[in-house]
Amino acid sequence: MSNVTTKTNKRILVVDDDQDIVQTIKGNLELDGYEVLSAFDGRTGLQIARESRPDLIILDLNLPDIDGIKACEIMRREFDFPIIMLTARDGISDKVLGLECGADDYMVKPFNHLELSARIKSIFKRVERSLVKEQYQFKDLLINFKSRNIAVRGESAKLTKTEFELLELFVSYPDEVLSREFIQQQIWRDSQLYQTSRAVDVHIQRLRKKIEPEIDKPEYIVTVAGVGYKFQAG
Amino acid sequence: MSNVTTKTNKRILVVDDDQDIVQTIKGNLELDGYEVLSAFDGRTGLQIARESRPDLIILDLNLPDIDGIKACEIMRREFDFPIIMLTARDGISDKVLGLECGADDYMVKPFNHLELSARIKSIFKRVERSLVKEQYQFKDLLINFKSRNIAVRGESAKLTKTEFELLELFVSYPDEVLSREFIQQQIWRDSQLYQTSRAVDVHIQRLRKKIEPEIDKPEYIVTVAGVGYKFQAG
DNA sequence: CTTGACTGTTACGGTATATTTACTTTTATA
DNA sequence: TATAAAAGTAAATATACCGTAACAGTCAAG
Repeated sequence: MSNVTTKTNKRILVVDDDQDIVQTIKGNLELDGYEVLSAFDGRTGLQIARESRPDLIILDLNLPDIDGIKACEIMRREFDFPIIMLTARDGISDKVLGLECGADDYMVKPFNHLELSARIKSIFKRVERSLVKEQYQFKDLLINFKSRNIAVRGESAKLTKTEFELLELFVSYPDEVLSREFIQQQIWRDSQLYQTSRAVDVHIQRLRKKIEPEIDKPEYIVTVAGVGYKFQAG
Repeated sequence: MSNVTTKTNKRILVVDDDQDIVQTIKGNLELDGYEVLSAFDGRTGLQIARESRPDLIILDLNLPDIDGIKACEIMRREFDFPIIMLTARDGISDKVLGLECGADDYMVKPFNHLELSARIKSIFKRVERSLVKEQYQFKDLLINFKSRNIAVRGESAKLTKTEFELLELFVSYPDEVLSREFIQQQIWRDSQLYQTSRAVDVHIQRLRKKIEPEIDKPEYIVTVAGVGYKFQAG
């Protein structure tokens, strides 16, 4: 919730033809402590990207001059920074487009700033992790973020997509209690899950079966009754 | 506490079509030392929110132009500040509405200004805590709000949901006597507790068992006979 | 078409937690 | 000191919450 004035030195470029949207995003990101550049069309966006090499780009799918997908592909080829696509909620499947052009993540407009903020944070976390080392260890749990493999006490195990994303999410917030609602938002996006869905619980359960030595006495993912789950890193 | 961006005067935006109510709230809040902005319809409210980025918004559910819920959703999406909804007590379940649009809290009209004041204070406290530090220490009591862990003289203890919320509430009002009625309102909201319920006492009791070294000589949560309980921070 | 891996839903039962009850002890006040 | 009201407390009861198995749907590969 609300204004984090922590100073990070990360630079984010926002490219969207709607000036209001750019203004809003810019304002919020600055409150989050980022330095924000902006452009209202693809050409300018590319130019700024070349010049000032931001740490992340937020890119609208519909731009006046260059197609957003094209722009995304160009940037992907030319540079090496994460891209978040902005798509309008209509006809075309967002997911497909997002994946097609190689974006790291996407948001459907209109979106909640908290969610954008969380996704940016998560991307930076991922980047940071892959820079420092691709393998992380917590107690007897070894996680390789590149190969998406894990090993528990030397025994390697195979996680499904959802299980790995779940683990990744927890690792991003060590020792912090995450509510089911938050988890759902992060992993299932604007959830097409049912209101009463226990999907989170069930997947946690499946993940536990693979990483917990004693399932009825979880070491890593502990449940905090009435609140959510917590990954115990220490 | 000397942050560059720390404003001594928090800004609150009040949006309600009833000018009298706005005037009353405004007057009271100003007495509390807040800077107050106001709008009489949703459109203007949004505009002011965009322009002057208040620290909190108090928003009526029934607005002439935009539906209050819509307005709340828009603000939630676009901005990042806490929202308190104002609802009239009729048909529809307040709680549902409040949760639906993502408000942080809600008040049922007509309300007591003291209560509004308390809720505002509590929200700011929460925000502040999540910004400044996630860990608080009082004497030998260490509280971590993110992990919801506490430690008493190094010994970590596990609190249930209600126990933790209770402690959180007390910490928000250090050295201040809180009546049972107030506590009940804050934690049980529109309490479905019995009239004669001793739930507060019982939970205090259990919390004490976990944090007080000597239970019959409480150091932290002391009872003020005939009035309520007090958290001794010093 | 079948198979198997993966996902999300549902239902049920156990358990942790919440709330009430009933009783005892303390406190305020005369 | 007597007395009523308020608070402490253990135990009983109620409830919410979570773990879990089983099922059905989807999808890709054979």
